[in-house]
Amino acid sequence: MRDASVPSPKVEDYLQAIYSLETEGERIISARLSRWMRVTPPTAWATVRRMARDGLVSVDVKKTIHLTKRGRDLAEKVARRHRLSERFLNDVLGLGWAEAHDEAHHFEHGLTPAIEGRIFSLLGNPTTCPHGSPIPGTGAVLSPDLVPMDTLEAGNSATVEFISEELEEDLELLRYLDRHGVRPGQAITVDEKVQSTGLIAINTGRDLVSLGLNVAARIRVRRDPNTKARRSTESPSRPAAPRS
Amino acid sequence: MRDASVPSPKVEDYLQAIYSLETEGERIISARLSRWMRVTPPTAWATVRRMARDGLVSVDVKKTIHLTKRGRDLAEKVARRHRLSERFLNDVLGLGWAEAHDEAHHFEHGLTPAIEGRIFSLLGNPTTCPHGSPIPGTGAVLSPDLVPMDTLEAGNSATVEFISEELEEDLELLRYLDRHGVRPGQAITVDEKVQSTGLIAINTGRDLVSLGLNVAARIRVRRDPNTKARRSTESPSRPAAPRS
DNA sequence: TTTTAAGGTAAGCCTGTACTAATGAGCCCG
DNA sequence: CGGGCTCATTAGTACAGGCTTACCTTAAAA
Repeated sequence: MRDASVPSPKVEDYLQAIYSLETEGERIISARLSRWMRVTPPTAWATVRRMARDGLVSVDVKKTIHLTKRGRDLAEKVARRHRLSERFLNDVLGLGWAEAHDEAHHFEHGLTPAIEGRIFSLLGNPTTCPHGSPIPGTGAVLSPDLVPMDTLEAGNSATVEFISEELEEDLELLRYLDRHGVRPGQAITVDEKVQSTGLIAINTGRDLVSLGLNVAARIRVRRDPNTKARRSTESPSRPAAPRS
Repeated sequence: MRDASVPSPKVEDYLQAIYSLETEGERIISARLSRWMRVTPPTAWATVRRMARDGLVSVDVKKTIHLTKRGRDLAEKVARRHRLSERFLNDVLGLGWAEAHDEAHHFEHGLTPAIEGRIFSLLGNPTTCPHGSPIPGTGAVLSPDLVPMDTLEAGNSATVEFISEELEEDLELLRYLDRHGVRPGQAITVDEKVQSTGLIAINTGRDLVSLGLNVAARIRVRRDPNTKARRSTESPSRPAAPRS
């Protein structure tokens, strides 16, 4: 008989993906997970069904996947290990900001509670991962003041605070962002935004970077205080950006 | 099609067990592995067959399992990760000397080549694990000058250099050794050795410790220079001591 | 010598995690 | 309204890695 209280590594990966999407306010469907996990739709669907059977998620009539309480509790533990791993690989081992995510995917599965606790202390009880995601268990949460970068207009200034974990799956993209200084803490100014071409050009003060609006939608920034918040155009629930 | 050049975690565990047993000079049969891995004999047998199919081991007519060149190369990589993990957990995270082995069993599976390399540098290119086993790839080998502790006589002085990986499987024993300071680098003097009771009492200068001779046989020491090496009684190939 | 213990191995079954191929459902766009 | 798209879902397959049951051989012990 399977022991559903200790999810398999694969199920942990799914929990992590679902948790990330959920905290970013995205609608979670199995097709999305299949792309995230780089498996075919039937594979993702079968795994979701097993997870539902084991009481980790529920699937509503609209096919949206929701974490149960138990699923969320487990997901938080997994996310904590992952983000702590990224911090460790970045801060202590000096791994590249972009590479840390991929490496952490492997590394996190080697952490036992004892090791996790020691690393947490060694790092001085950090509250976020290098990409800005809060580490569960520290009380930190993603600030609701942050807005998606694609809601900025030309001339707006802001500070990058958070890069979606979905983008982290794309190593090339992360390297691109890293190379051009688009990372948490970086002050930026929007150079231009062109809806027709789906591009936004931002200035990091050292570099001019072009990003697709669908990518910018998954990067959150804190508006510069002297940039007026134009609430009228900030729709609180935009449709999900199309994936490239 | 499976990629046999990257063994699964299970196969890595088997390789490690085989490698350890081989180093201990033990005959390796599938029943032994089934006990080591805590699985039923048919399960171990099936795994050994897959490993033979993938060219990692060969099974001779007497059912003895041997590592192939490829199997040994892989096993050395696994052992390297394991011993490096023990060093890291002990030196950097401050995990107990005794606990490091068990925790490393999990931790090692999270190491990628990149992480392994960084940890190796971080530790200052160590050549042995905390229990004295050489780390493959560093050129270090177990010194042939070392002798099993049970070959010492009352009054002899020596320095502990190596504790067998076979003993590491016994957490309670490791804790006992740790508590009484029996670890690599520790200078000891034999207080008395009683063949009839199978016990040896050693003095660590701070503590008086009693050990079974079968345990002492798996601890290697470097004789104190001013202790004459009594070659006549040192049989180069003693029979394996019975397990307790 | 006979019995018993240890070991090897076949047969059959299960779950988890993957795949392909195919089908149906729902929606947007022209 | 009808194509074409995304998505869900079924069916069928494969392999890793577990299990039990059962049978046979060999070696040791009585």
